[in-house]
Parts: sequence; C-alpha cells; structure tokens
Amino acid sequence: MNDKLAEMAELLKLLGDRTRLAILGLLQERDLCVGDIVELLGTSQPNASQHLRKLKSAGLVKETKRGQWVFYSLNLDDFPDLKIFLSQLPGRKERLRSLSILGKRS
Amino acid sequence: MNDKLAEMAELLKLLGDRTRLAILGLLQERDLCVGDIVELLGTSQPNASQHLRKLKSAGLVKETKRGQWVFYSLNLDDFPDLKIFLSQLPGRKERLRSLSILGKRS
DNA sequence: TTCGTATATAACGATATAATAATTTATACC
DNA sequence: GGTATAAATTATTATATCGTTATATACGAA
Repeated sequence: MNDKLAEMAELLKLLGDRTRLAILGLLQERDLCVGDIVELLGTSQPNASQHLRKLKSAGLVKETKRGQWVFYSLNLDDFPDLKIFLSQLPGRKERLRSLSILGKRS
Repeated sequence: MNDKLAEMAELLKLLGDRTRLAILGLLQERDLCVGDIVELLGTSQPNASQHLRKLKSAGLVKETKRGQWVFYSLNLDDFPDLKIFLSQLPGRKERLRSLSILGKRS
C-alpha cells in the first residue's frame, strides 16, 4: 500500500509517550529485564510490560529469555534515523548509575 | 523543569497524526491557506482548522492574514531536527501539482 | 510437586483524541 | 447596510490510550 504517511504517523505516535521514550533511553545504555525497567521508571510491572509489548510489536525492541528473566534490547536496524534521535534522550546515565548502586546484578 | 522527556513525548505525539503530518508536508512546499489544505487533504474545514491550531500552539507553524484568507507557513527555527525529518515526507509534490492544475491562485 | 519470583495477559475505568455537525466571527464586495 | 466567502469555535460522539487491579503463565529452586 501507499500510505507511508500513516505508517510514519503510527511510529511517531508510538514514540510520543513519556514512558516508552524513557524505556528506549534506558535500553540504549544496556539490555535490561522488565524488573529493572520497572524499578528505574518507578512504574508498575504490568504498565512496563504493556509498553514493552507495543515497542516489540513495532519492531523497535526485541526480547531474549534468560532463565526466568526476559531481557529487552533495542532493535533499531530497520530505523536508522531513530538511532540518532534516541541518542539525544536525556537522563539516561543518571538513572542507570542508581541501578548500579543497588547492585542487583553485577 | 527537568522533564525534557515529557516535552519530547508531547512533540512526538503531536507529529504522530496522519493529518498533521500531511499538513506539515504540504507547507514544506509552500505557504497555504486553510481552504487549500482542506482541498488537498480532502478533509473538512473544521478538522483542518483544529489541526492547524494544534500545530500553531506547539510553535510548528505560524499564520499570516492576507485579506480574508489565513495563510499558514512552517516555523521550524526552534526545531532544527524536524526540518530534516520533514523533508522525508512522501507525496508532497504530487498533490501540490494538482493544486496548480486547479489554478485557484497564480 | 510445591513455592516463590518474573513476566504476561485480561478486564476495567478514566482521560484524551479525532472527526463531524452546527454555529459564530471576520472580511470583502455590492 | 446585506450577502457571500473564509476561517475559527463550540458541542457532541466515537474511539483510542494509559494506568491500575486482578489473574494467569513460565521458570527455577527446594
């Protein structure tokens, strides 16, 4: 079909959410399991999980199961422009440092 | 305030609409009055008008009154990244050609 | 197998959004 | 003034979205 515009709008709408932007920003630093994301964002587990599902449906992230954890990582090969954009997201380093302090996993 | 993330999300949400993306794409070619936009998009006048208001509120477009017409133009000086992005919108040239054929204004 | 942890899914409610229809305001022309 | 055109505003409806609560599934350890 020819509705490239609608397709672009859909992607932008997906990005137009504070929580999802925050998740993408965090994943840019390192892969994270859902629990880490929940803790870093200070949101509920189902909320994070549902946002992750949407990001995955769009192909922006991919999941990898490791034991009982599900790790998510960025999957931006199909979205080269997004890489540049996401690198401008603020506040990533700071929050990830706090994760290290907690030291849940080396 | 520090919620740059929310700010970015809001802008992306604004862009995440097919109609608004189309308007921005059209305005990239030339300034247009509301009636032209209505015709080019094939939508209703109030619909176009309301989307234009949102774009104006965000500072993405500005309006200029000329007689009984209100012309809108892009105002992306505060959004340098958007210029590059918008230049990738599809289907602009084609639809504007059809406007020229109609020849409502030289 | 039973228990605890990690994640996903489902159901629900509140709010937001987009489109339409109806009305109003503003301007030009006679 | 009166009429026609251009655009904005208001009200309404339908749908989408986000977050929560509750429940289900998956996996590992004892």
